[in-house]
Amino acid sequence: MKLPTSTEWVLHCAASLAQLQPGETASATQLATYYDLPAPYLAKQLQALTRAGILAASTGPRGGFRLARPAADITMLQIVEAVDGAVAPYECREIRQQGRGALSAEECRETCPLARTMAEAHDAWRASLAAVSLADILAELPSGAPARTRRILTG
Amino acid sequence: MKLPTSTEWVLHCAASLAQLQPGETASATQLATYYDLPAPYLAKQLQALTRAGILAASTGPRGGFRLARPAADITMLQIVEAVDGAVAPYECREIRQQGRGALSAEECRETCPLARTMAEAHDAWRASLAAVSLADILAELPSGAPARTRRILTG
DNA sequence: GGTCGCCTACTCGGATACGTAATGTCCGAGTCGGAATGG
DNA sequence: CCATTCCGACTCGGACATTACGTATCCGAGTAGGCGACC
Repeated sequence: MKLPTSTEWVLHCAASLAQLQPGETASATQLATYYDLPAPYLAKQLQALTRAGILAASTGPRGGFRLARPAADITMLQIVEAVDGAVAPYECREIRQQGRGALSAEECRETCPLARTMAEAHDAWRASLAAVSLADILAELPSGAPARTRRILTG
Repeated sequence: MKLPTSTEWVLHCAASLAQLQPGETASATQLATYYDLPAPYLAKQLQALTRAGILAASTGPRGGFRLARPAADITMLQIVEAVDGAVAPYECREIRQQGRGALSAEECRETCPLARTMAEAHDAWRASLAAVSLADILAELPSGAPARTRRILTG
């Protein structure tokens, strides 16, 4: 069970974009330079966030990415699932219905306890991430951080 | 973020082994036949559980696998981490210390809020799985299940 | 008939190929800003 | 001096190699039980 490396990238990028002022944008190249990341691959991930409706993209000179809605309305879960997909890590293939000890369809009306337990754990994980928004993250940074980020990122 | 397919296999196998009586064992071949799984690969996963101290293996004729300790002392988390490894899905590589916007080591004394949030979510997931033991799973099965499992599995 | 020894068959354990998905890179389509030009 | 037109450069978007991991398989070492021979 492993999240893509790019998860950390987009989380930090989203946090940086949240520190910009309304109307300002940052290009994929600027963000890649800011964190020393491979620019083309980072752009690919930012596109995924755009498709998910988390970021908005502008083309042309002075274009780039910005948050599609207020930082308080963007949760960690939304960002993570945008890059990794929203599929549960445990996929029940109903092996209890296969082989020598196969159960009848009648006996499988109830979801098997194993799958249910795994699903509950996944729900707990999702709830924990959904409880934290980008605004909550920004609130934990030093008060001077946004100005510094804007100056270095766009400079 | 995806768990190996074999996770479902070993969970079901562990549940089946928990239904055996003390002293009884089931070989990898028997378990593979019971669930219609590729025997050699299943054996590889059962070995991982043996190394983790969850199962005990006996060689020779009439040998096989059995639980290494009572079902109440084996949690879902222990089984899952035995096959998947115990590494957290989100690995913080401290990209905030790289690139144009790198923070000084002084400013990174505190773990970054993003990594902390991801770690808390992982803790919630682990706690949810650690709260359920194999004995809890067995308690949800029909009362006649153990006898049926033993008959088909060892027969 | 009992006991000892050997042998066979079955078990797990680790080392070895294959397929798929994430990682990393590239080039093309579209668009806005700016400069040069003409009025 | 101002408006217009054209050009250029920068942006995102999707399509293409490369690498690493999970999947699947095989063969070898070790052991307990069963059979036969011997006492």
